[in-house]
Amino acid sequence: MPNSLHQRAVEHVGSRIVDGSIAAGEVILASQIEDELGVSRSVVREAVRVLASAGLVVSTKRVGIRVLPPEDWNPFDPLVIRWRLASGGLGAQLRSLTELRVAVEPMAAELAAEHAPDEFCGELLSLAAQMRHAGRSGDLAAFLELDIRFHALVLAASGNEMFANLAHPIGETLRGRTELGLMPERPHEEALTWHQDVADAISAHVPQDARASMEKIMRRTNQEICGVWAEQPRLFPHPKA
Amino acid sequence: MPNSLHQRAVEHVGSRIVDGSIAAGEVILASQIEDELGVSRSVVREAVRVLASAGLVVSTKRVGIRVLPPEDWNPFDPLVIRWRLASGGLGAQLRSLTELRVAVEPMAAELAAEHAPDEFCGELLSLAAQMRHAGRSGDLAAFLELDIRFHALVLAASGNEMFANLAHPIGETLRGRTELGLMPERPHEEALTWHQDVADAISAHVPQDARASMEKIMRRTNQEICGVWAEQPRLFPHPKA
DNA sequence: TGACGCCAATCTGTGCAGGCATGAAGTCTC
DNA sequence: GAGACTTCATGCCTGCACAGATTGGCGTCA
Repeated sequence: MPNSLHQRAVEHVGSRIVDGSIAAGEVILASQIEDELGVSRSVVREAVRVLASAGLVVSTKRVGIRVLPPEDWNPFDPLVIRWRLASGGLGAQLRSLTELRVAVEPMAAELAAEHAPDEFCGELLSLAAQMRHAGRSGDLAAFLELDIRFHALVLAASGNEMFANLAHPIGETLRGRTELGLMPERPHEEALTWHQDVADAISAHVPQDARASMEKIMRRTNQEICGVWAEQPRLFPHPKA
Repeated sequence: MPNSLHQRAVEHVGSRIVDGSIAAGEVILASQIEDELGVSRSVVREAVRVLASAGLVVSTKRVGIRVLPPEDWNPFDPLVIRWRLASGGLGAQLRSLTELRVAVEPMAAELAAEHAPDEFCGELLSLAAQMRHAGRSGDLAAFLELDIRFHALVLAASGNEMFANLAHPIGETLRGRTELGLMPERPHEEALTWHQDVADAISAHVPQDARASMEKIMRRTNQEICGVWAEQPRLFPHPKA
């Protein structure tokens, strides 16, 4: 529940753009938004500036606020990711993020094995053990939270802040999967072992093993859910000069 | 050259935060910024909102505008990336982006081989040929631009909009490398071949080959410039609940 | 007559100035 | 130490002037 008018305005307009209620190319007027939400110009203008910085709109004089097409949106903006996950475009967003995971997490595991501080290793080992316990006892909710923390920790342990920053959307992805019932009834025994292997390899500072085990996890993950977006069209916007 | 007061204000404050002129934890007042830039409250407020959406600041009542530490910045925000590349933190930003490239580009090549439309294939082949020509004739400037377009095109051809969106910062990275004199005097013959191989594999729709050739390129790239950031400290912020 | 080019009216965002409301910090009192 | 009070910067609102882009009308010329 957004508590400031500013947040509410950003949310109101942004979510409608991302879910398609306001089509690309459409032009809206600041005064429209004022009326719809019953807020003043300053609130609307600040909200529009934020949306513009995310690539959702451009505002030009004499014409108004033009809604930009999806290829102009910043797909890494936390707001955009959240709105996409919450909307009909869920499948496409899940695919993009999962493909990104498949690319990034093995690299993150490799870097973590090279650079992770000791306290991260200890916590990773502890999390892997807890995951095994929760997985075997069938406590899916606990397993999910541990899984999220595990992957976030590997990303952070890589020492690459761009990787670390992907933890939040990836966590949302995992939550989204369980909500959609795309997780196996109980975690595979192999998955539990692979997570343990990743933690072991990072703790032992063996980059190749860490990468290999994480690759196994990602390959399996990708298989399990690639059906969701099978029919989602891919977009190929040509790069601009 | 920013033409609106808003852009100027965002630029002024944001770049000073990123380059460290304004330290994390410091608190600035909106009225300060007004005086510094000679602009009105509305301009400052809109700028602050944009900076807040990038995670650079938070503004609280009775306190002012608090500058957040780097781990709170959104490392994927285009503004943040630009400011980091332009500032003393260049080394760290170059490392993050390069590690991201190493992770993402092979995957992008693989996906491109699976999904790329025909017109992308044709252009890739053409670019590879032009790169070979420019490389052998020693025209570094032309080679750089072709290289940027080539990698941007592979990312776009993956059909993953998050990958495609990385084209701009990656292009900046490549330009940054040449400006720093980190590129070889003339491109290696092997590099020319590998680019050709990537284009061929994508056009022939052979994902494994595309990935393999791109991995070679990335491995070489990483070797060539990892010296730049050798002394740059890695940061390991613990993931928050 | 019809097409082109120029100019003014108009519309909307941009920026300014000032006002009151709100709520978090710090202070004082008990 | 807990609660009420004061303080002060941001949150939010409003009226005004300005700038820039679009539109439509006007006149000219082919």
